[in-house]
Amino acid sequence: MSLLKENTNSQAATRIQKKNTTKIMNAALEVFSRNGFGGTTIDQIAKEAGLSKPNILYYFTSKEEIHLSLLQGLLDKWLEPLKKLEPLGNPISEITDYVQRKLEMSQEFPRESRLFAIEILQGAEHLKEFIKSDLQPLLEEKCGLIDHWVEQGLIAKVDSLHLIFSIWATTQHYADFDSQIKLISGEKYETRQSDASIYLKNLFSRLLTD
Amino acid sequence: MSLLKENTNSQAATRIQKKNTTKIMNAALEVFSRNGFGGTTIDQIAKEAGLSKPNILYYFTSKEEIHLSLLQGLLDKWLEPLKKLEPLGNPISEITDYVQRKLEMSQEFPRESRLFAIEILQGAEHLKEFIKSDLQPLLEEKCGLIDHWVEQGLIAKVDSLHLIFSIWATTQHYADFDSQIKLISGEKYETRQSDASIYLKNLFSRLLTD
DNA sequence: ATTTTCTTTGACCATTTGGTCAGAATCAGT
DNA sequence: ACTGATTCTGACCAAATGGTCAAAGAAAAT
Repeated sequence: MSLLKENTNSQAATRIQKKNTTKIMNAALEVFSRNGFGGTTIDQIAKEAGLSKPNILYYFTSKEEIHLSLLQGLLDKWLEPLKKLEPLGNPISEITDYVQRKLEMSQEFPRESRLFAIEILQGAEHLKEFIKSDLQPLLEEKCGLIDHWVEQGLIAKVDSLHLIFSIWATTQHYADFDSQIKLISGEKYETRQSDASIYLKNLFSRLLTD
Repeated sequence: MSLLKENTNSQAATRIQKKNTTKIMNAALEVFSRNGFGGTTIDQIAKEAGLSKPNILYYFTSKEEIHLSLLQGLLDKWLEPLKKLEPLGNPISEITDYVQRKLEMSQEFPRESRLFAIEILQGAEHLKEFIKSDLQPLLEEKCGLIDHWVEQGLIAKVDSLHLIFSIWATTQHYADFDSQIKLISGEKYETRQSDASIYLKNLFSRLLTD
């Protein structure tokens, strides 16, 4: 019986369930990341997924559930790059490597990046819990690490929180403002994207080197 | 007759028209900047403005018209800071002053900032024309100026386009990701905001100083 | 005070939207 | 081939939404 779904949330039992929930999540990511929750209709998701609306609602009980399920599946992935920032190794390359990872992530997963951006723009209603319980503590830890590096004179004096904000801002920019960058860079778009990595490495190296 | 409206678009004729269109634009800014076009209903605008839905539609013929009118009114303002970047004076302080102006703008007009951000996130459909006809040429000019400074050895070697992208990204971040910053900084929120200015000035000074 | 113009609204309409449901179609195991 | 479980869909529903309109209420002009 289909009660199985309720238990093993998103862990599809049958072959066909697995295939379709994947389809739906994919479509939902595409649509939610462009239009936000309120701006998205189930029909749009259905069309994108190539399924009928009732069929979508066979796998998920409501629009809200799709949305929630989608966010939940991404939270861990989103923290990964920061988690890898560690006390060992050269502090400056630890940080520039983090920049690198973040940039790669937003270039490789622009839809995911936009989804988070749009959620936060809209007031972070659905992410409040996650931010407070997961992001906030992790951030505190890593800021402590950076502060430590500053105290030891291993990197130039910086406000660690603002450093991280600026890393988020610059790296995400390439995914979130993609359409603007495309319009502006025109032909040179591809080249531009790969220059970003060099530019940002330079930007943060100079900031941190005394 | 109310045909006057059609002619003098947004230039309200009577006292009462002026008052109400202002109310509506204000409310629309609030709502659109959070929810985007598709996520916003006329009723939400009406409620925010303290007017009835039909009354809103007495002043504007459709939701689309409100949205368009709103964007149009903001375009010029949005280019202002970049326009003031000029060949005279110390290049480094020209650029850091630009950062300053952009930051002030996004802190003073967070809703406007979010409105642009959300438009671009959603594909910039309504801004394509503006970007190509106004932003793009202005940007080309100012990038030329920065390149010139680089050639003359007045500032360190940088990719001018990426420099501007990173200025946009970092300054807008404070408005666009406001809710996240609030959640993370907690009590220290106000202090944090004023630290931003110092941090960013440092960031870009170091980048540009050889 | 009266007329004319401008403003506001309740009632209404067509379409869209989130969601349900009975039954048809398909699948998996036997 | 048969049977029970799973998957899918057309038809449907109630609420929300963009928008209209006739007529009531205020302002301004006379």
